[in-house]
Amino acid sequence: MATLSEENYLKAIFHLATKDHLLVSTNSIAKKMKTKASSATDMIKKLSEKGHVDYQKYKGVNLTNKGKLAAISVIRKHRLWEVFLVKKLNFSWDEVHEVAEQLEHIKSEKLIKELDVFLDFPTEDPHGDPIPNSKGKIPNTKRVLLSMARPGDNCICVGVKDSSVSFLQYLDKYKIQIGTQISIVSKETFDESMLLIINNNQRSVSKEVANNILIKIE
Amino acid sequence: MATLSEENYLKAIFHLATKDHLLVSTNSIAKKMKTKASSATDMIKKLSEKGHVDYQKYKGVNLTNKGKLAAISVIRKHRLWEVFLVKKLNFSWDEVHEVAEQLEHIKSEKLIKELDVFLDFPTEDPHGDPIPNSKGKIPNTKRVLLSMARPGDNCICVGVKDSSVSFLQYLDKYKIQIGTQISIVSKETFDESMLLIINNNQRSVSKEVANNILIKIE
DNA sequence: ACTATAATTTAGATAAGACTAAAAAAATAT
DNA sequence: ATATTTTTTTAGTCTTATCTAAATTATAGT
Repeated sequence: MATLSEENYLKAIFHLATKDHLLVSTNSIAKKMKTKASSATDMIKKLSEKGHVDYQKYKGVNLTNKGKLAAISVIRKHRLWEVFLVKKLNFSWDEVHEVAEQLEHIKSEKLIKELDVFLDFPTEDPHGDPIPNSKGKIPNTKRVLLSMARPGDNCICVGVKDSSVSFLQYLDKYKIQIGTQISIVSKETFDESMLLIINNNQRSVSKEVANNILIKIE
Repeated sequence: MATLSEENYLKAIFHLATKDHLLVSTNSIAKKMKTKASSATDMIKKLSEKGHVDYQKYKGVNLTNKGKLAAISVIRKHRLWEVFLVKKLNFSWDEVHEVAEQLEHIKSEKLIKELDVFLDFPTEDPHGDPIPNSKGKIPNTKRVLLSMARPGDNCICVGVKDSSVSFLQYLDKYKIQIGTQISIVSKETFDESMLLIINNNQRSVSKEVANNILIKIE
């Protein structure tokens, strides 16, 4: 069974690996974990010995199937706890992350099974991220970035890419949440800012904002 | 802020200190923590430096006010989580301890405050133990051991002293739970076993059992 | 191709919490 | 009161996860 630290590394590696870039570098892991590259190397060796990653010196790591399932299990717990915090304990979506980071490491099969039942089998966390099922399957929601939408499109906010407190608080300020209707009026070619209609108000958002809101186009 | 291990030691010391025996020995701490005396000594020194205990070499330790509050805070969290597990997640009273041991260390003021609200401010955990309030005050329930009751007494089970899985399962087997009516028929002087009426059935219980059931005499 | 730079790994150290073995102090027994 | 036993502490070691500094390998630039 993985230690707390191992679980965090596995999660980090999972998030860093993308469809076209499965190999994850030591430096990127170190950066994500906010440690030094040497510490990352140490942990990589440990994960490699335990069969969680494939590792070749100087080349980078790759999650094995075992490692991937372990990472997804942690992510499942994290997201279920986030739903619990928001739905049952009145947390706002910018307050949940830190606590869920702790709760995700609690070891109990029954706990997470019953929590899932109690929350009525949610499929998305408060940021719109999909919740893997107990077998490790991640429901795929066909979401795109707001920056991909074109003038005339009518969209619904379904999540965020950046879950930082400052971004979530920005969204709260302008009453943008999951389910909010967004219509695209126009897009500036100069700075890629977008003019939108949100809650019956016209509002201009920067490229940075549009790149971090996930939407579904109707 | 106390580490996980420090919190566990503080809790152990709190449970070992009784009204007339405030001084707790190194050996008793080691036994409770299932470690060696030398490890206990190491931790005692650390707790002493942090002002959680008063310590004199070879004499034993005493919780300071600060240490007592820290211990009570952990116990409060433990018991609130136990209520959550039983009331919301369908755990039985013999399944909660292990998980609550993990959950009690989650660090978040808001979490425990909101959990308390969500559970509607419970005053007792599933074993009948009092839940300290947020200021560290422990509600005193005037409970006595079943072994203290005398023939003719009508009692209600309000908790258990021993929360071991085997004892809790014994109680479940004979349908004894919190709230169960117990009438004392007689008591053997030879082995201190007691003849009771529980759920309209006569049942004899040993001294060991009677010494671990907490009751309120009507 | 060779050099400079960047990325990665190794070596050696540190802190927390545990351990064993040995020493020291306290308690108990005669 | 002294000897024996028990309790407690000390000294030194181990593991996990971290660090710094130095060495090694890979990459990029000319």
